[in-house]
Amino acid sequence: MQKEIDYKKLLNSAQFDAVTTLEGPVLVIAGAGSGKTRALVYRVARLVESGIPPESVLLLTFTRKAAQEMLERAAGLSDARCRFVSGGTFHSLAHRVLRSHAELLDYSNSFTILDRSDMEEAIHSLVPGPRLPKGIHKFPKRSTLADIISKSANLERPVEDLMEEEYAQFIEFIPQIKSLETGYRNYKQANHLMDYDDLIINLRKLLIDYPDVRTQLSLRYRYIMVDEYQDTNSIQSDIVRWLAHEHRNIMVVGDDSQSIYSFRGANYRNMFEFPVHFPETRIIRLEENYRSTQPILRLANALMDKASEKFTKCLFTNRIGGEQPKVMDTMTGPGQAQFISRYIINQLHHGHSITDFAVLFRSGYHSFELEAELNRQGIKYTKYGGFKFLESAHIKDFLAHLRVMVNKDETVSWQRVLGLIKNIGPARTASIIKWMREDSIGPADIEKWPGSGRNADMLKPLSLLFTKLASLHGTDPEKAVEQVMEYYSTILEDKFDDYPRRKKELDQLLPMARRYKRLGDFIDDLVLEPPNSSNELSQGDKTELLTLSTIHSAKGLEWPTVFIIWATEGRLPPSRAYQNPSVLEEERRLLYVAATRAKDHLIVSYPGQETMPLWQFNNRSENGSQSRLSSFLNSLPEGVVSYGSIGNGEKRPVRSWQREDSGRKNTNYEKYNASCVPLDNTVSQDLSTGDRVNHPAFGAGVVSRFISGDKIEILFKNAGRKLLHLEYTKLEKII
DNA sequence: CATCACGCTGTTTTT
DNA sequence: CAGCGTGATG
Repeated sequence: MQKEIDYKKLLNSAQFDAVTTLEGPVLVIAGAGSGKTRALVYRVARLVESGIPPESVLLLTFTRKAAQEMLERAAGLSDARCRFVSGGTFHSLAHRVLRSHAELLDYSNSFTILDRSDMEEAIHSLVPGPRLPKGIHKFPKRSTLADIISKSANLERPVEDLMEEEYAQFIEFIPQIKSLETGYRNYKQANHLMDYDDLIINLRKLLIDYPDVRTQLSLRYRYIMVDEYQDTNSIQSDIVRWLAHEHRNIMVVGDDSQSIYSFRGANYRNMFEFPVHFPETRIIRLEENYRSTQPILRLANALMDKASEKFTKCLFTNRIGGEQPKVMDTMTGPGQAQFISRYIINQLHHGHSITDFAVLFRSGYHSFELEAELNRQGIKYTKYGGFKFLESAHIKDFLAHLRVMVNKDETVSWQRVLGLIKNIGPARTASIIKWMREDSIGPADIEKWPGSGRNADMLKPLSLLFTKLASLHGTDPEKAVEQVMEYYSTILEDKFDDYPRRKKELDQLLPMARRYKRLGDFIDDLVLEPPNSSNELSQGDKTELLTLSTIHSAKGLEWPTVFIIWATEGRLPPSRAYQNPSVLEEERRLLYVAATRAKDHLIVSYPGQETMPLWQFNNRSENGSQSRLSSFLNSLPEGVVSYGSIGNGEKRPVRSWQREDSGRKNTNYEKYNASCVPLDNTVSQDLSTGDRVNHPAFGAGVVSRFISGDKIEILFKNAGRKLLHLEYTKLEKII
């Protein structure tokens, strides 16, 4: 099985150094497309080949999938035993360790992991009842609260400092939020819950406070590699230091210019600090780029040239020629969608394949218009990012049932499970949970619950639930999923009108569950490695749409042609305004990452006339929006990019329609949501934002915005919500 | 007590 | 669009 590898021949000299320096601390600064993954894969192979037991090698990556793929490659390359190398994320490592040592930290070893939405729910439930004095300002909502608390934990900064800087809107609530933070912490401890942040923090605590755990781990993992080091936060970098404390065989690989996770506390300065902590560090630079043409690299270099802090490196390639990157002003949002899809169609006629293209954008909803246009043109695409599988209500519901089976003290999930039953709301849920706690009676005794206003109508489903759960105690994951499905599908059908779609998604859980022996493991993995939204399963000949943050975890890493949608947006909160230098730095790095994914063609497209969706416009002052792009473009030397624009006189941006017609609030326009598509529906063919339409019953309306790939929102005068599901095929476009 | 209809507000990214 | 609060209804 073992094969001889000629490392010298297969690697360039910098890569060779990285692969063959096995002992001591190594920092690899790997520019975009410089064969970083290749270096890691070969190094794993080399380590195993040189006789080091695979179990004592640890490869920490950004996603577990990434680790598995690398190990698989290494295994194919040389020694099949590479598969036994330990690989995963910081979170999965922390999880593994904490499952056997959590008791040291006054946690049960069978603690429950809270995903982001659980965290929000828990925090929300701790907010004191009456919503605080009805002042002018509103108390932050649960997602913001979670943001603040999580960020404070990740950055290890007191809530008040953080809020003064980044959440200035809410400074008046600092005392309440501080006590909420403490309350949340106590709640987690009391109920044996850990959120994502706790996993990391508690692992560090173990490493620092318990020398025997530290030595044990250090002895176990004698050779450690960390990928995407620029995306670690300072707690994770502490972990790296302590893990390597005994043997100092640690290689970190990253690119400070490619840090895209600062919003969750990632600190690319870890790259600079590594040599400080390990003075004997060997620094290796990978600067030869094997991906892009020279003009694209020139843009990338020029972009980073202006960055305030960086490891100086300069990407170069031996490829000659290539087109200059193009910055395309498409005037309007619809224009942008049309431009991109026409470009693709045009190229398809010239022998390109549909998989040659990728469109990168900043956030989920930027792609909506494009998705609609691609659908109309029959161009197949896969979208990564945006809504998460785990976040959708039906998945959360389902998971909650599984969770209470594993841990019957799990209040958050109980609330969810019980609340799903008819006529059981917050009050009775709380009462039942209290009753279960205090009387510690077997769940089959639900009949004895002394709830107020209880009657057969609620007792019947309750006892059904409890007998089902009791009968499933200790069964295997497959059976559990099957049975919960049987119970939950009635509720599902009742609760959602798009029942079939959600059922189909739930059905995916069954094959997943089969791979596990213990239900708890299945749940942990779902939380630690949430599957992407459903279309991940359907790959094939498709153009890819990606949010930038999914780049590391999405399948493709490079494409012949890359479009970047760099949309303008509405006004940002003060802390996020583009005048803020750190925000600009963040944007700069994002643009760099996006640009360097392109092999041959790079087109940055933006709607120059800033098309804000109507709903956004209505809430904003006139001068709400700023171009994210202009500050970068202005700073580039001559000739690095070329400019183009399309004129599109006919389609007017939403904005001017607003001005002429009503001039301000749209309160006399009611919302009307319609399912757009099917594609052969001629009426929907060429609608775009700003178009006026006519409906026989409701009169004039205007296309407000795209909701998702197949829905548009139309604003009508005098049409109430009840009309939501009305036929809209009678819509006529008014030219 | 639970539920529903309504109106208002605010939106980036994810392990 | 979701998420939130409010007030009426059963």
